[in-house]
Amino acid sequence: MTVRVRFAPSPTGYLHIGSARTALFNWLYARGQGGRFLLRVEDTDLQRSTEESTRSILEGLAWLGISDYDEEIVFQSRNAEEHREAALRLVREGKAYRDFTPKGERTDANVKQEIAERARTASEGPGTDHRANPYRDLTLEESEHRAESGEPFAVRLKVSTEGQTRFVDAVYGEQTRDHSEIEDLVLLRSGDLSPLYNLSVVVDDIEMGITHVIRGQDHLTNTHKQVLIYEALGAQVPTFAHLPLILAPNKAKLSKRKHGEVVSLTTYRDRGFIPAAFRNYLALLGWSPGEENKELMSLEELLSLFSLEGVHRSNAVFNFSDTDARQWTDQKALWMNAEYVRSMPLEELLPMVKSELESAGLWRPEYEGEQAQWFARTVNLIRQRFITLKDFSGQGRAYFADEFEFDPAAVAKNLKKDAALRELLPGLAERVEAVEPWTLESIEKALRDFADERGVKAGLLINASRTALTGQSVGPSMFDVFDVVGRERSARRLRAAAELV
RNA sequence: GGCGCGUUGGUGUAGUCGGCUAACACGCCGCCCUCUCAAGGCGGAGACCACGGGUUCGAGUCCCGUACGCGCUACCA
Repeated sequence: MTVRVRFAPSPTGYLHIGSARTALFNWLYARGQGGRFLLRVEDTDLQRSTEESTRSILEGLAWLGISDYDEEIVFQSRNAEEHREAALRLVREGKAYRDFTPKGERTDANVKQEIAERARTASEGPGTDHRANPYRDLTLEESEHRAESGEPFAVRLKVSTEGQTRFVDAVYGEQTRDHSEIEDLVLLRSGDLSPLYNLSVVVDDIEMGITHVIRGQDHLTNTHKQVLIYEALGAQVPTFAHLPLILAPNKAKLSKRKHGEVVSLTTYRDRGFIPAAFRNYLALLGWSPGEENKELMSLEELLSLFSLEGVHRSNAVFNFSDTDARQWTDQKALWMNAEYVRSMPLEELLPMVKSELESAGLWRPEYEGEQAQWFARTVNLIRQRFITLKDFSGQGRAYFADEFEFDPAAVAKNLKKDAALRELLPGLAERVEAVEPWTLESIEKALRDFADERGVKAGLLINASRTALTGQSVGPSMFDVFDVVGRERSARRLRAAAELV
């Protein structure tokens, strides 16, 4: 049997990293098993669903490298009629019933509280009887009759009084739940008979031939209800695999409202992450390859190593700080990105640097023409200590533009430190102009000779030059910097920097 | 309240059938390298494996209980 999985986001906002991980796991599983990966947009909540959100989710997935859906994207709202039919069929078969109880008022804000309240009072009594509904055993004829006369009704699944549901979760193992714990869940709302979530999901999954439902652990308990629906519909129950949740540092659920942009996938794109790096990081949140405990994995390795057995049962904490800008997101994600930046194949990095420079207005066509070699060498040189793509236009700006900022701390440390530099820098500029041939060795020799002649330490000139040429106090080996910045520009910047001493 | 799920250093994890002086990565500290900062190399601090019982010659690993956390419990998705 071919594996068929789906990622089913509701388009009510941007792509949350937790959802992104769910998508990734589905995709890895499908691709690893030679199965099909499908996408279904769960847009039944018309109030909150937006096309904008759908587009942004698709974009986010594409950025992660997931855009190869094997079939047309399914929009759940278009299947409402089918869902309704399924529920009505269950009524006819006596597996569901019409509930003529007037619809109760309920606001989103206090549901949780209300549930707890109701449960508390109920527990003081004889316990909740989930089968107490007076319409549960109405004859089909009477039910039909009342419906035809226009009386509004909801449709509820008739959950049997005894026994229990059981399924084996690929991650959490065997799950059982007494039927007495499950109420007769509503399938269709009274009034417009619009389908509810649990019904829609099941009918669509059956329709789409889904064999493995891989989703967040928040659905684990409700799965029993869905199993009941599968059984009522006479369909085969798929394999379920629930994923542990991703929590904030205080162990609360990661949410947009409380945690802001760190939870949005697009943030990582916008802040210069390498897709493969973030994908690699995400894969490790709630899953590990086991035994070998490997962390840096190519896509091929990820595909061959990924398994549902390797998924964890405990929630993972996404570790970041909202007060320390350096830790705006999980440090390991940052580290992993830096790792990719400095060690991924240069030819794959170059196009990313190009688009970063483009958006910063620093790109020049020559970088792909006569200066292609220079560009590659420069990127390769500076990437060694960069963390994100943003650094190429930030810290790396001086390599691509003549207008760049001087870091005040660097100026203080390397230029203002010694007044002699006011006169040494122009002198060094002359030597640099005279270097022949223009090689790392002769540049170094020129500088060191000059330092000897003037009786100063080479380090003084080297550090001053670094700030003069790049505006910064840190960077690659200085002779490489001279080489890459070039003879003319170097000399010009050395002279200009004398003014800052 | 009920039901479910979880609990290995700050974080992510490894730890097959019980033998661990508890391993790896990130982060942190120090040393080396050195023109700076990274990277890299070496070393260090940090976990009585939530707690309490039990089974056993022996438990992070098995069983029970407790605590804590999370989830679900809706005519939301």
